[in-house]
Amino acid sequence: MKKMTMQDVAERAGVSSKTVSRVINNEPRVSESTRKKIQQVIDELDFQPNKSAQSLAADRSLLLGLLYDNPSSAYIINLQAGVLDACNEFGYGLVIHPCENNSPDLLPKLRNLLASSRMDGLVLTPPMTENRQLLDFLDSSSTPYVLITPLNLEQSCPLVSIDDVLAARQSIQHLIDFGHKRIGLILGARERSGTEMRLLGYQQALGENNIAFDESLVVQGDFTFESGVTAGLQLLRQPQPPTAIFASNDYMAAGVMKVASQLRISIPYELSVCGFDDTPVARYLTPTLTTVRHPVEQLAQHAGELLIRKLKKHLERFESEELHSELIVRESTGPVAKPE
Amino acid sequence: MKKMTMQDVAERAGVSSKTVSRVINNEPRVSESTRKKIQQVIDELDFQPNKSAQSLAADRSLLLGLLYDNPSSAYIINLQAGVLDACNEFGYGLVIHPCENNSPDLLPKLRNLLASSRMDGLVLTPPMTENRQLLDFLDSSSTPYVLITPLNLEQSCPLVSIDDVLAARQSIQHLIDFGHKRIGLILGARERSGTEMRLLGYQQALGENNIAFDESLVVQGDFTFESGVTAGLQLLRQPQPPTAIFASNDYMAAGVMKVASQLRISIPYELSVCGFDDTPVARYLTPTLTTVRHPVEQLAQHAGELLIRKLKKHLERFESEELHSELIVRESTGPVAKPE
DNA sequence: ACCATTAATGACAGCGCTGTCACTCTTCGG
DNA sequence: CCGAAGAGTGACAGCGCTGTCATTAATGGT
Repeated sequence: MKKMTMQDVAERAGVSSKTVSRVINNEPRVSESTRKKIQQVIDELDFQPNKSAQSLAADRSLLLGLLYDNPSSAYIINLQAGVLDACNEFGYGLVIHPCENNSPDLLPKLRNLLASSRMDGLVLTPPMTENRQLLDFLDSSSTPYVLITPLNLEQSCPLVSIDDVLAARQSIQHLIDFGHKRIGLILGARERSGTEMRLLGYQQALGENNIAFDESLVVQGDFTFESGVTAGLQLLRQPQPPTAIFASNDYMAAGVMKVASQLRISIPYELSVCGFDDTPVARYLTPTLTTVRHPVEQLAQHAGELLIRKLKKHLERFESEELHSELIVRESTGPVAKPE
Repeated sequence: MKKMTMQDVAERAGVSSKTVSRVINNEPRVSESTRKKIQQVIDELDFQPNKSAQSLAADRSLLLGLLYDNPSSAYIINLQAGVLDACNEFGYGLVIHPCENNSPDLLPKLRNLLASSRMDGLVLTPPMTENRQLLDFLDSSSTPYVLITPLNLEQSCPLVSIDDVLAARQSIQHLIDFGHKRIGLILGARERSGTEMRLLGYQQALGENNIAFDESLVVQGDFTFESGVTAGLQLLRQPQPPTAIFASNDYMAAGVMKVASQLRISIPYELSVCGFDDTPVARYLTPTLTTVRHPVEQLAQHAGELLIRKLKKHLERFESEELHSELIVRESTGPVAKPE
């Protein structure tokens, strides 16, 4: 476990340390033969370059930062796993940074973090992706970043995204296929792009099936379980309650299920419920929850790779990617009990 | 945002860069007056030392590693938050490392990680804390570490822990207080120290209340929802089923609730269910789940601090700490319906 | 055959900090 | 009043790498 330097490798390979450095960094201008020989010595000795020295000399930290402010721990874990994959692949480290998007000292803290950790680039997730102030700050300090977001806007930076509109539309279609016509929609927090996109998907699905849009079936939530309870009550106590409810995330769907249980409304026989995100809860609820699964880990991995490519300048213009979600049908959705 | 060096600070303070370094590192041998002056300049310029340079020069990475292999994302998030707190306080960075305790290449991978990231110390969580091979490897490579664990054994290294025996005993007592006498116990995975400790707590509580231990009420699980379903079935289909069930974690408790729902056993009227860990699911289930909350974040923070103190040699012998859990009573537990 | 160009490599300085050691200036016991 | 001990500080080298530039060898056009 004694330490080893490039010098050691160089001597054993009969070259200069600079050439070893070239091989390590995949630089051009090294003949195939020397490259091979050096690589062999590296493997033999199991040599790992000293990151601190690399960082210091090259003035780059080899560190990515991951910023998030999200209550769903499962989501974050997937996120981290994805970005970590990308990092490991390219020899980068990952600095995780939970933050509070609305906190007034988000910027100062971030500034501090950047100054001390000197991250080469950042991966941002909602709702930070919509924080203009933050983005402006990053731009002005010319810190590269990529966004992971459902936002479908024209962006001036690389991003990876999923098509939230489509995902919502498919879920609603699934409910319609079961014969539902009065479908409740519980929106997520205002000001979050995902929210309006789900509304859009909802409207599209209705339109495609010639079902009239009824404003009273759309209620506001804020992504919390409690808001799901409130919204569920509001929907189910209407004179003509919906026979199905689509909630913009699983926690709110769980809230609806709670309300249904209290009102002795049986799921899925009297009410179908559909969630969004496929958090672990979805499998633990009774009945199990039909929901939409996002390829979060993949998304995050792509984001990491995109960012690293950007850092290495291997990136033409603003590349972006879009992955697709999948409807996971479980027990909480079914045909309408009595046709109207 | 231009870069700044200790030299800059030194010049402005009229001292040498070495003295600035002394202040930054809280070294002794600096007069109060110069220390104050330098600190003032540091604050003024908002100077942050270059971590890479520090690492390189002092031959320490200023990085802690966090190793975990746990299915509960909420647990991990708390863990990370706690260790991050400690890290931020002392200017350390955190490298997270999800791993698979049973994977054959855990050690090679870790070896690699250590070689490349050069972490100064590690925080280990179950089940890694019980992986002899891994601990031996760390010892042999003299990598400092601390354990976060329910293990109550004599250890030869610093650890922070919670009293699992006590936590289990209190939960069972809570059930007994409601008049329950036949209490089912679903164990966690074998070979996990927490498992036997919960069994111990169970037995203690029974003993204290002069309730005979009935082996048929104890079944094996493995911490998954599915194992909770299986175990629940096993318990509830007995000729004389328990009136209360204590599951060694929330997921298995959720499994029991699922089974109860299928068997049309109403909770808590016909069956009380108690979980362990207070994961978010506990609040989303219907009825909400009585469970035990652990101070995971605090635990992790203490662990981080302990480790950093150890690294700074500010640690006498093997310090350890024990924090306590809290029973969160919700809807899933209640009095026995009909006294026997 | 000759110079211009490009490919392949190495010498060397220096990134920003810390460890070592040397130096000065007090302080204090005898 | 002297020497020893200790407190406070700075000079300087060097951590292990990479950027720059010089150097040499190979290639090709005329």
